[in-house]
Amino acid sequence: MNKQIKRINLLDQGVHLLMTQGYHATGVNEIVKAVHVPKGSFYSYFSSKEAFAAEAITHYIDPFIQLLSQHINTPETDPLTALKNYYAELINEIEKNGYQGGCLLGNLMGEIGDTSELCNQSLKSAVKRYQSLQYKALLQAQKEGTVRQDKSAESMANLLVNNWQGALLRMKLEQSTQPLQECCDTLLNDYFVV
Amino acid sequence: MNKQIKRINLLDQGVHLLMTQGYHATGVNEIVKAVHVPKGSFYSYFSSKEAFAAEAITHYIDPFIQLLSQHINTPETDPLTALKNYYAELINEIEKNGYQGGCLLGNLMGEIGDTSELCNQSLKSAVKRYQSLQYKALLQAQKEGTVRQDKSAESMANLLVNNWQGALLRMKLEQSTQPLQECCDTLLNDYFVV
DNA sequence: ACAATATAAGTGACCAGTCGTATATTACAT
DNA sequence: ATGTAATATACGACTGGTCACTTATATTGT
Repeated sequence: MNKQIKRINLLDQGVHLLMTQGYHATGVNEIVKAVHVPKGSFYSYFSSKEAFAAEAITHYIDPFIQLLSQHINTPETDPLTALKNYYAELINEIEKNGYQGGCLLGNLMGEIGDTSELCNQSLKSAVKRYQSLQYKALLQAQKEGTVRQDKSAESMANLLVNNWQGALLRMKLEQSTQPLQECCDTLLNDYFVV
Repeated sequence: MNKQIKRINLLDQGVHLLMTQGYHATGVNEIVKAVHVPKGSFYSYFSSKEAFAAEAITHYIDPFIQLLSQHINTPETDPLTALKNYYAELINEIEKNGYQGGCLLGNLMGEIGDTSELCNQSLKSAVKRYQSLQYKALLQAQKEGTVRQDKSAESMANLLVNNWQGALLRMKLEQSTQPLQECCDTLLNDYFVV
């Protein structure tokens, strides 16, 4: 169905624009123009800009969860290595795309995380799904003995997720992936092991 | 001089509005109305909204640097304890004010950190000043033996600053200081010692 | 011929920034 | 000390433009 394709195109472009410009700096006009969809149609796909953003958040995080799951489910790779490989791939991707935008989740948390109820819900759910996936990987790694067992997997997952968000902000500021490299190196190669 | 007072009032109110609403959601009209300054006068104090935001960033971080310096320079307190006390005071303050806004630096880094050259400069300088103060405290703590010496103070300072930023985003989302508590506890009472 | 959908022009509100006028301050002459 | 002219500052109405969203009309499908 053409309609479903256009809807996905709107979300794809919307994610990109929201990530690079933020919520309030991105107009509905800008989004529909980028996808060659008439202005009026936007409101047949989404009830409001806010509802659109809430959907864009889910649309954004899904591929990350999928990619991370793939790494974790690779049979010959242990969970800790899977996490390392996943983040290495992210950094590689970010460098290829020129450090644009950072993370939609982090950016929108900061901009509208406590002012839009709709987006707050969506962000909370996205962060929870993403964090718990890494929690499970760390828990499994603990069982296999590749990750230290004297700290809870829960707190390590939070440390990883939060530090990554902070590092992304630093990356945006410095236009360098060095903070991201340091984040992974400090935690996955150092703090979490032995 | 009355003019200087109004200028500071504009920055005070501007910091509050920028922090709770973000850059693009805060209008110049809103700022001048809050301080009872005529619209036209705003541009005699600041050359543009962007230049105002760049100054607001410095105006925002200064008190934090001052407070942290006070804790560090308390004679009977060692640097690690000073950091713990400082963050405990921040968390206390945040709880008292109802989790509003989070951190202006983090929020603006995410929203306009790579789109406004002026604010980028201001943010970089603010983060550097703030990070290096904590770096110095950690370095001193290493010399005194209260903080582990097998990791660089530089990387620990980054871990602390970045993780705190990530935790503030989580706080905004969950409307709870629990992420902040966990951040301090994990790093200052656990990872950084012994 | 009719109902459902697609569309683009239109709506009031608000945006950052400007500008001509009103007011205040200073400088000077008496 | 006082009146007046010249200059600087304060100010809010105004500008062109954009905002999210609506609605009347055109197009499509049956």
